Amino acid sequence: MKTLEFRKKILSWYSKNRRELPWRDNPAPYNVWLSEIILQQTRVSQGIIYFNSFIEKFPDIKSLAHANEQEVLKLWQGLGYYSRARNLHAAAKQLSANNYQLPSSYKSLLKLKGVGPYTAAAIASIAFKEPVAAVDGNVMRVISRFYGINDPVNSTKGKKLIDMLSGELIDTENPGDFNQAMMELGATVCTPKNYKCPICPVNSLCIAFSANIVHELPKKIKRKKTITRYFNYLVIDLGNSLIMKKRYNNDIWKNLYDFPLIETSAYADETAIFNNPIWKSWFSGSQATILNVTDYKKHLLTHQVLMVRFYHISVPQLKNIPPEFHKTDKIDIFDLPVPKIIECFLSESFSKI
DNA sequence: AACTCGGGGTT
DNA sequence: AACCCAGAGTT
Repeated sequence: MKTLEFRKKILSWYSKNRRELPWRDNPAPYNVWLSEIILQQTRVSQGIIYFNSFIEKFPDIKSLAHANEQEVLKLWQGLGYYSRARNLHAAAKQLSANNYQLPSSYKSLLKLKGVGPYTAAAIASIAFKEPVAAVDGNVMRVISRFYGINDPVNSTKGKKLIDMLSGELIDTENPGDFNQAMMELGATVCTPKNYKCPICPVNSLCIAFSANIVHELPKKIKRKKTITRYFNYLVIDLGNSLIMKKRYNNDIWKNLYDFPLIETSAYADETAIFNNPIWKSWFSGSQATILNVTDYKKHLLTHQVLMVRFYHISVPQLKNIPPEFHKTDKIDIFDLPVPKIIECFLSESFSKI
């Protein structure tokens, strides 16, 4: 049977080619969970240092649950998709009702915030040996090529088909290693480009390889183009402090901090900003001095292009600071979780001590 | 079913 | 510039 041969070959390949990774030293449930959240839409190479710093600061679920969200976001800073950090923290609090232990079944893991079908399957199989397929982007590509699937892997039909096929393939004796083997194969051999079919352990069984259509698979539905937003930040410098603001809307960077913002839908020159009502509400009647205005810098997100510019303004004093803004001592600004581009600006403009 | 949520690496 | 990454949540 083709299935048995596939399992044997891929598990054998994995035993010889598995990468040494921090969370593989000790696949305790917490370690597996944390690593899987960090690795969502994130490369292993990028996630490793975040995993290590989280394990150091929050060695168990209880310590994570007792942290402030702001501490968790600060440790997550720079990794992106910050809802992962908020949900990780919320899930740790959820688990206080379970003696700070992760549940062991796929079905119960799904109830945790931030844990969807992939992550629940990964934890259940790796930490608890439940035979459920963990289908991530790597696995979708491997299965799509192996079976020559033409349906887009990000369509409902394609996903259902791949779920079914990977569910048939999974090794029920060692589901954790099988799932990791599939992902490892996709990450290191069956890659999007520069795939290494000649060294693939299952190339003799692969439909795409035999039909010479590896380069055509997997098929995907393209996403729509990104929009461009113009962020004109007001870095209001009171000498020993800056004005900062916690982002609270359902927008990018929720619960991270930035500066008072004049957002425009198109390029805005300095005159336009000086005449903006937001600018006037901050500075009319005060002795504002413009220290520096940066050029617009392009900051790329998945669905947005941000053009970001910083107006560094010195003001001796301000009255009537609206309550949503925080006067933050300069010695404390590096304790706040901030988006990458804000961190870059702060590092360039202010010393860390 | 489509859209939104970051940042970084590769091609 | 386009695509991808050990995807999940919302609309």
